[in-house]
Amino acid sequence: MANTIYITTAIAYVNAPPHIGHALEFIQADAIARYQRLLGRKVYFQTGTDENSLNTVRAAERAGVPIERFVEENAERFKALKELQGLSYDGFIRTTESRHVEGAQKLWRACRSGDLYQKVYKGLYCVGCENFLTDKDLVDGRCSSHQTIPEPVEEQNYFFRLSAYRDRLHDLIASDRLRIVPVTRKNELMSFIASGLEDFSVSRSCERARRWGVPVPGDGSQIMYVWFDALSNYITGLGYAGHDALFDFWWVKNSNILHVIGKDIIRFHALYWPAMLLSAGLNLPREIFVHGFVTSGGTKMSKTLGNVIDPETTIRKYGIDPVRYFLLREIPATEDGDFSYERLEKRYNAELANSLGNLLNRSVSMVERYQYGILRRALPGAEPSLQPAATAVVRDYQSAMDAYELHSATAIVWQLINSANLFIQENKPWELSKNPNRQQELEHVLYEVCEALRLVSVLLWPIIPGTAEKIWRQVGMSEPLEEQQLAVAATWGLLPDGTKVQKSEIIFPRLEVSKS
RNA sequence: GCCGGUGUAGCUCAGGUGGUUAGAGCGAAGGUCUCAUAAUCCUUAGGUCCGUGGUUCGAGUCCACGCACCGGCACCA
Repeated sequence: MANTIYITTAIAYVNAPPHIGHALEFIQADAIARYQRLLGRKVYFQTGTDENSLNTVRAAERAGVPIERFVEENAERFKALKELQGLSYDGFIRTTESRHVEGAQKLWRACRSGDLYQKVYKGLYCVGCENFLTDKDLVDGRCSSHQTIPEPVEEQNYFFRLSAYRDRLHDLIASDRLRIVPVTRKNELMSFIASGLEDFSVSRSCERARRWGVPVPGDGSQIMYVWFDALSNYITGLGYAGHDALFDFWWVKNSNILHVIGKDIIRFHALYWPAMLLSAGLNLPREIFVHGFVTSGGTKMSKTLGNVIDPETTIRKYGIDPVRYFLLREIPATEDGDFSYERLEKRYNAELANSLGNLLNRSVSMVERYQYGILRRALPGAEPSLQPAATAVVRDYQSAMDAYELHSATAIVWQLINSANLFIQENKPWELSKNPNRQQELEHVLYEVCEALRLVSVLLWPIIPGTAEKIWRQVGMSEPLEEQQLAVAATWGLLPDGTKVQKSEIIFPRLEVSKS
């Protein structure tokens, strides 16, 4: 398998503040990126903001703020998530940056002659919506949101000849050369392609776009359709405009490109985008990972229902790692999942505080109490051992992670944590400590447990990096955790003989469960 | 309407190619230990495996029909 991987999230719309759904995508992509680094691969992880949409212009107007300042402030809010959510992205692209605008225009010009053509678009235009309406927007011939009768309007736009790429897109996806995860999404795409592909419009009149967006090269009357512009972020962020070394390395010469997206924008990524790249003669992505949505209290989040989960306040209340853990563990990676504080608190207490936190605390405490904090490694192969459990867990963890089954991979780590708790219970170090003749047995038992914790911290680094680091330090490791490679770090018995554990604060204090 | 998926213990879900008493985790109840964050560990749940009919010596596991819920069916981030 290739030793490099370029991972992207969808760029976020800046007309509203970040919600927990953004957090899910960022955190999933981040976990994947960190896992790839753990495997020893070179990773470039990019995210960014989509600022050129008409909806953003309207949101700015509603807020009574100049559009430039509006997008600036919102982009900053998304950038700030890097610290707040513990993200490890390498690049951030804003679609209002000149490197993006120039890149999008370059891509437009690079498209095969004839693939972009002008056509008159006729539609029903709603003045209130400032947009063309489709059948489902209409109720008895009136706009469903304004109750007005839309007027027929004609506008000359550019279209992209998607229809010409039908066979190639079909083969690409059917053969998994462009792999769609999960396979149910692939199947949906296949049946969609089978029903026929129509050309799609890729520009708007300047009036309709409010002159906000990327100008169409060579035609002052048109602004690019936001999707044409937005999709190009994956290459403009690498410096496509100037054919930078970054672009050459991560796009042109890299065969391992992964887009992490939500299920609502599959078509753009799996059909429009590859077709645009084919037209421009550029390399294609390798995989598209499609995640589900976060619901709240069992239903879709909405302001009117008042069930919107704000990631910032949630993270401030519980900490980033409990939130990361919950999103990755509770929500099946490719399906919808429900967010509730009650379930978060349950998992926190049961799995983070009781199982993991207490395991670390009891283990390190015993090493301090019984052996002055010093770990003693017995002869290799000494029994009993946690090694068989650890080996199985590493194997299962890897196969789950490789399949992007983040929730399973996370659950699998807890198998080792539970094994370690049971191991302590069965071997009773507190009894061994009372018998000087059993000193070696005691040393061995505590070594096994701490070694399991070392391994747990490595496996948890992609999931809850801050916590992983704390465990790593407490069992006495001093080298940088983020530089570990799984193939080596998974070897049993790497905690050196004579290691001094570093007992520190409780990593997950129990929560007083709020009754609801 | 068409296409696809799902429906298993209170909750969340596992259950290759059909085979003795249907599993896990959580929650709940009881118990144990004492290193530890009243944590750990052990025992306990008797659930029409959505329904009906069928194939079979035998079906949660295959087939048909039905019911319920979910997703897809283009310019919508």
